Amino acid sequence: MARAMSVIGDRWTLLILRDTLFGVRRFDDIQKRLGITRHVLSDRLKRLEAHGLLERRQYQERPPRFEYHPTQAGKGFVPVMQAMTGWVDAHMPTDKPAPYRVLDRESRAPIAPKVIDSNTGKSITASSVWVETNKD
Amino acid sequence: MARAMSVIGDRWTLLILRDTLFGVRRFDDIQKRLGITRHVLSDRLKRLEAHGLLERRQYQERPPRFEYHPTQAGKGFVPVMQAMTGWVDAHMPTDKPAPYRVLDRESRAPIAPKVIDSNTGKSITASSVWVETNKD
DNA sequence: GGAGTCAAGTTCTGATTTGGAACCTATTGG
DNA sequence: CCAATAGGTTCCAAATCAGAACTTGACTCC
Repeated sequence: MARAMSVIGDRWTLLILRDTLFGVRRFDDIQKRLGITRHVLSDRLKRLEAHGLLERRQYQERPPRFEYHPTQAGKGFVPVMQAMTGWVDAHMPTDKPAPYRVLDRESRAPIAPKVIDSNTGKSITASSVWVETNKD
Repeated sequence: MARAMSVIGDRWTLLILRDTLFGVRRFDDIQKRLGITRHVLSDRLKRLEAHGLLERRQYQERPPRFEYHPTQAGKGFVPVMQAMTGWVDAHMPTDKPAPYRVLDRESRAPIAPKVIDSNTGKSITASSVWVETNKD
């Protein structure tokens, strides 16, 4: 968890990653969608690239212009985001419309994310787990 | 996602929630484990309580002393954390030992978290989803 | 009975980080 | 020539954070 937070633990990083995953890949587009300051966006994109979640790709030569594409590690965050979205829907409802709708690619039906233990097939909840604290 | 980040979107909040979920519930214990400053810990606990993820319980009268217990909403974050842990293990390996081990309560075996769509039973990945951007 | 300890904070000060706005560079379109 | 587009960088003021000390009330040790 601490490692995860060292990468995504600030107000903007995860929203930027989300946008790139969902198709918004250019500096100005991300900046406008999120209302983030350009300075901070520039910094966060560099961090995401340094951590290997985004890849900076030049899409034209002169003037040089770039897009930010999620890497495999970045794409791997999609299920985590869906789990998070499921949690928000269950515990922090709102009236505001979501900026994106995530659907099943085949059926175009809404998704009901659930986290399971693939060893047992059972869903993971606070009461299904046992926690051992390692000595300091 | 934005709503989620408005609650947990900083370096400490999620680590504090994790500690309370995993049995560390007192101010000084959390402060020592995380190395967070007391000032910020005090503030984050108040926020977590205000957002309904933690409940402040008095466990002795004089002098008044309190523990922070996760609410239902707080406990609901366990699966999200497991999904996140799975992502970290897959994409950000390290040598450092984890401060906690999370096991299946029955079998005491390690957990292999996976996020599925409970409508279809299929696992959710970047390529299994379809994203529609809502007009601004 | 004074000295030390524990728990849960609060207060203070100086260092970082952030937000907001303007500026810079290169190229294309009218 | 002038404006627009794209991707940044630079500057300053405001908000936030780290580090350390202080507070309060009660208990324990000598």
